[in-house]
Amino acid sequence: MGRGKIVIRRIDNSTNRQVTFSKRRNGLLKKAKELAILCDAEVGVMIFSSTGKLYDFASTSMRSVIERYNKAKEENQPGNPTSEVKFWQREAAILRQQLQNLQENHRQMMGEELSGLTIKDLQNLESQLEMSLHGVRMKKDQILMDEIQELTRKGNLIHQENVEFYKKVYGTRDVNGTNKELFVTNGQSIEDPHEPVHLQLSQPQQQNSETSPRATKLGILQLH
Amino acid sequence: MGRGKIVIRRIDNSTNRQVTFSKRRNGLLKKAKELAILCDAEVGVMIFSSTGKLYDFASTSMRSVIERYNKAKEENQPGNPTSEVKFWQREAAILRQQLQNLQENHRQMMGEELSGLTIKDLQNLESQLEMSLHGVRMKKDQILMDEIQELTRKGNLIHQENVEFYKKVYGTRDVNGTNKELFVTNGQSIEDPHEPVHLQLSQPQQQNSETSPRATKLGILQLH
DNA sequence: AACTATTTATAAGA
DNA sequence: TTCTTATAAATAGTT
Repeated sequence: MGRGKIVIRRIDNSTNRQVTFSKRRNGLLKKAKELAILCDAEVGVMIFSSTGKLYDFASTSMRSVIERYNKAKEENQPGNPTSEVKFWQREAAILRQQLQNLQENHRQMMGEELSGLTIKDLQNLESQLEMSLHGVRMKKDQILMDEIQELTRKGNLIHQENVEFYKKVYGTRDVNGTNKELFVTNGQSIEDPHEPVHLQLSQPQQQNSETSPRATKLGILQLH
Repeated sequence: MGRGKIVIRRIDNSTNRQVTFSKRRNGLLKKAKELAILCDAEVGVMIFSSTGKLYDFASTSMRSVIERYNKAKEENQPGNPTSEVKFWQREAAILRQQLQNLQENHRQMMGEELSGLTIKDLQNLESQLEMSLHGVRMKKDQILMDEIQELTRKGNLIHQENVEFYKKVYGTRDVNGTNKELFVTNGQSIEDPHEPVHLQLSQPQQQNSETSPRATKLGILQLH
């Protein structure tokens, strides 16, 4: 359709190629439009010139066309953005639900929002809190007792050293006798270096030591 | 370009429309091919017939064309699937982090996984649990006391009715005297019908009523 | 950008 | 559907 017939191969002349591109591009887009209107079809055309410029037409919207194309191809090709979006949307919904459940439960464990609960719920919650409290106190006491034990061990060690020093300074005479005041070490008065100190907390789970009403440390939650 | 000129509007005749679609579709695809070859362009065409069937052409591959299109659009338009995927991935990561924080905290409040905590942490946790427990017991007692009050109210009401019946049966003589045993109503012995019963729990927040060690009801969490 | 000779696409008919 | 063909439309080469 022109002054002369042409063969379909890359046009060598750059200017010529540019001009032909311009003409035929418009022709293609026009025909795409016409097809969509005449035949009630959904059409999408994307054209990149050799210089990288984009020209496009979509009878509805390119997003719609591409989505329909991906759905039609159905091949869950890795990199099908639509199915990926769906996947992540589902993932977010699941996580949001889990978070909500856990938050509600957490608030109840903090003693908040107890309105919807029955007596039975509250009883369960109460015994759970009692158990938790018991566990926390046990753990705390464990740590304290471990510390005491460690300090006692060190104290005994230091005391033992002092005994050695004492022996070196005064010889071996009368260790447990006259100079008892020297054995006050590390703040503890130790009667017999060979019998380590043993401490025991009386009913540690019943103690009521600290009541600072601050909340426990919690990771930053930005909820929305 | 045919036996007669046509206007570009939807072809009403279904058969005609189908035929025209077939012809023009082939024409469009052919021209797309020619444009790509002649002008060294990257071209993609997607056509959906009114019956939903897909016809397409891509000079390289449709995937490549679509990706290049999305990249070229770059404008973060809502509907750019790539950026959408990114958005939802970020969203899921945030939610996962929140969930993890809350879960860790929840486990600690359940008295589990206390290993990483310092004495200070444990003290805070302990006082928090004490406060929660206090709140839960208050709420529980509130409900129980409300119930008792309601029952008392009803009891008084029924007793009052009995007084009326008594009057109707025996007249108005000697109400507080001889027939006192008749005033045992609803399991309660009431001395004076004009002075309603009042009950009060002694130090309800200190009581230690139930200790069923079951966990509180919690929404189902499917973590993965 | 126009122009226009010619090719190509396709509407209508078979 | 497919083929035919008259004619509209597109466009290659020119100005």
